[in-house]
Amino acid sequence: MHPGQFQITHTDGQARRGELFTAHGPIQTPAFMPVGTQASVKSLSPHDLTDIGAEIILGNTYHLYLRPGHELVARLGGLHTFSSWDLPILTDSGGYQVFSLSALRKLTSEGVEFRSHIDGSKHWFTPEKVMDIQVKLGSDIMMVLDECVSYTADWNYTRDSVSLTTDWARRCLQASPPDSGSQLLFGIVQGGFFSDLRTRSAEEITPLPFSGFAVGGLSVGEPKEIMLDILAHTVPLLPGHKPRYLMGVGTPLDLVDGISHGVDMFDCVLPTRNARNGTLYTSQGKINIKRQEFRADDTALDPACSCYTCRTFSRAYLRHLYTARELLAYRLNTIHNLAYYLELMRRARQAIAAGTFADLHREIQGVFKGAQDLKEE
RNA sequence: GGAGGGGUACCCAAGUGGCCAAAGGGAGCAGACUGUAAAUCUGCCGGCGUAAGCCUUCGGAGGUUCAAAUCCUCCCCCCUCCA
Repeated sequence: MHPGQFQITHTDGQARRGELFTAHGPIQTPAFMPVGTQASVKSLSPHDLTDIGAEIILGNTYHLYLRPGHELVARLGGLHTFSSWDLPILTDSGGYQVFSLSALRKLTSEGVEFRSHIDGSKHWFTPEKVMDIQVKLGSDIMMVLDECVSYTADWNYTRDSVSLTTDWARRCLQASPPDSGSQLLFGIVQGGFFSDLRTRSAEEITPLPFSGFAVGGLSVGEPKEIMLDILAHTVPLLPGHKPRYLMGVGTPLDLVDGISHGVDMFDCVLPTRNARNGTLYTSQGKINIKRQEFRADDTALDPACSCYTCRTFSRAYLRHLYTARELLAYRLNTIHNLAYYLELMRRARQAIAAGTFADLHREIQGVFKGAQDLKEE
């Protein structure tokens, strides 16, 4: 099995269950990839991650370039050795920072000039540079440099942005051809919130020899229905035999929705960030562990969960740790939220293999959508 | 006994005639977070009321004033120094 090979073993409707091979081993799909921007999934050790069954994590090109520097990481043996993580790593290109740090950058057709969020110094990112950085980091899956456009971008702006992203995708391929090493390179379809531009972007990106294709630019503040509409429109435009990656999404329900449309890979900061902010995902829905109601609750966080946190501690203790700002709170909460996400993916894979994915989809809709509707009424 | 400083909302603390139901913090309560500038941010936080508004609060009691947390008198309590 060579890196880049993708085998789909089962399908259930549009949902697929598969396996993607990388230089650091296989990834079972559908997969959720915890985000470890700065070569660390915040508050967790690699052991914590393997313990809950993480098979791949993310790193970020922009952040690691700035600190500690890709040259240094390369000298120290690459990202895997540097961070003692032996399993696959996907590095995002910095395309998201074009969006999230829009106040600190200038975009030209040639590339992006960032003013460092750390010290204000100027840094020039081109597709070629971003490839060079990711090659030196040694990630298993590299992402092309793209422009993640905001929800407010109009058609004309988004049209030009699609052209830019396509041009950059070609340049990334040129800088790092598919057969040049064991690192995979994924293309990214953009097109904002205009179906015709999504189509155009897919038509331009998907013929290129990438190992997989991502849908970018979603969950940037748009209403959920719009996100789902664009997703439903875009995923079928991606080649069926290659992995499909929905970038930056999402909630547990988003993941299941995505899988139902044929998405294979997801990443999102939500489970880790929310864990640090007290919002925890359980089989009974989303709970805020800070709430008064858990003050004396001696039950497990989620009785249906078998993670270390749920096996060992009570809600009352977790609330206490959070309230007292104890560092352990961040780790225990993060372990749980990621365990929940990874278990959800495991169940999705099993359900697809068993042909019962629709049941799981309905169950998750009931847990999260139901709770949301109740709250809104 | 003498000299000085101080008592403000659950806590700390600003305010020294009207713009004060009273700055800031903290605590408390609730919410947000989607390819991480995030262990961050937002809202509420005397009582009643949906609101306009009304009522009760700045140690206590009196007083001055159109108006007092703020000025005056007396009293109570706390802290520091001196004897």
